Amino acid sequence: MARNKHPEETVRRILDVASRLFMEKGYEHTSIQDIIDHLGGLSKGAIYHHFRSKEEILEAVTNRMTAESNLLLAQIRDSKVGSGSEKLQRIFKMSIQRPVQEDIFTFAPDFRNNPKLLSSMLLDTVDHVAPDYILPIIRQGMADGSIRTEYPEALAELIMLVANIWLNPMTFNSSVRETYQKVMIFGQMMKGLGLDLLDQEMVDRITDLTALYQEHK
Amino acid sequence: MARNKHPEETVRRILDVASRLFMEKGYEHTSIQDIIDHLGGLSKGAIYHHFRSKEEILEAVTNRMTAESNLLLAQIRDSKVGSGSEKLQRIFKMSIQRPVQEDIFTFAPDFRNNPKLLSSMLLDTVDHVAPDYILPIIRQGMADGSIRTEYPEALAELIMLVANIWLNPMTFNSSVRETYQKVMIFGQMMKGLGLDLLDQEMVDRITDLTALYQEHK
DNA sequence: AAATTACATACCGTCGGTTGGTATTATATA
DNA sequence: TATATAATACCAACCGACGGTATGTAATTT
Repeated sequence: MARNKHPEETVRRILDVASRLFMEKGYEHTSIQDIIDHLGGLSKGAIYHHFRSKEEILEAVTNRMTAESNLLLAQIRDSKVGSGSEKLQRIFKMSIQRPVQEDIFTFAPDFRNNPKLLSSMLLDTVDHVAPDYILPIIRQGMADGSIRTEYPEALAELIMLVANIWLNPMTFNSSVRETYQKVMIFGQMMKGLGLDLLDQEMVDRITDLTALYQEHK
Repeated sequence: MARNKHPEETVRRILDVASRLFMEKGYEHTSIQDIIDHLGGLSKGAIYHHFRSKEEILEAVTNRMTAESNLLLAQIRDSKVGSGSEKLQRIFKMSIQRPVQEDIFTFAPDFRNNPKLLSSMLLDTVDHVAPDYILPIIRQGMADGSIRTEYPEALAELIMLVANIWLNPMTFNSSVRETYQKVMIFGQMMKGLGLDLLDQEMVDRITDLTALYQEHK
């Protein structure tokens, strides 16, 4: 195959294929050869020219997955309008409304067979999402009086773990009924922590999303 | 090496070595050859005589790790004395007090480098611990009036995920201060869900445990 | 004595990754 | 603008280590 004048196109193709396969078959059950076979004529040398290792491919895949979400998170965090607790609510609304979710759902991954992907999302939530995006908002809420807590770091972590991992229907492949229950319990939990975030619109939306996910399986 | 008249001894030795290596180096970075090398004279054929695959070894390792804990959980669940919420409190006291915890801590694993182990503990919590041990207790609590909820399944899952995974200092390698924060937030969360489980004794104990874990690192 | 068990040894295909090369493109220079 | 040079994008052949298997054998059980 002739060399490509636009190598970023090749990188994109590799990541497209890798994403799909990692989701479908799991990271550990996807070989480099699998990726090559689905790329149509590209060689192993080409892949290792663009990526240092299989792990680096996974990193790029997850980075691309979370990049858009992180952009929106940063926007809300840095916005000048709204109290801390209002911003938190905006985040949850966004996370279940933005269309990219539906794209991801068409992959219909299942983290039960994907320990590596599960753990990398978990660690990303704990290491970056919570401290970089949620914590500043909680601190802002403490300053403006809309959030009251003595332990903002732990609160940020707990909220995002529950919302990003436990509530995510992909993670544990929950049914509509199970996800509905989870959302309601999440709402109660947040209320118990002094944050009244959930409204009916959000509950409905999550139920819809879960049904969509089930269809695509 | 001559064949052993007591093969269960060999199985135990394999599991001992595998446990240690899986904890120390991670499942994926431990090869069968590694296990053989640390067994002193045993061959690959021997291992594959007792286990069908590397995965099956991991399964046996985690089963052995959780077996003792599950026994105690079943005891509390089936006990005739105490309300549902009292039993829940007993479970948390137990989980941070029983000596086996300290044994595990001397291994000082780090789930950050062990996605497979992390995910298998996570799934075990969701698939077995929550539905088989916690849910019956919550149902009992609903019957005796000590627990009020509309979504017992989701509540059981959330409680155990937070307590077993998030609070576990191994999982995210938390410092004493971080763990303390987490315990306090956990207590608030439970209170918010209508369950007043935490007392000062438990907070102190967890702080001690975390310090112990840090020393052994 | 026959069958089963508990191993050892040698081997297999596949894996992630490397090496050395080549054609193409971008860049520097005159 | 033409040309030399350097950098890039890729290919093909190869490597050691991996998880797992086939076959054999001596000890034990039945």
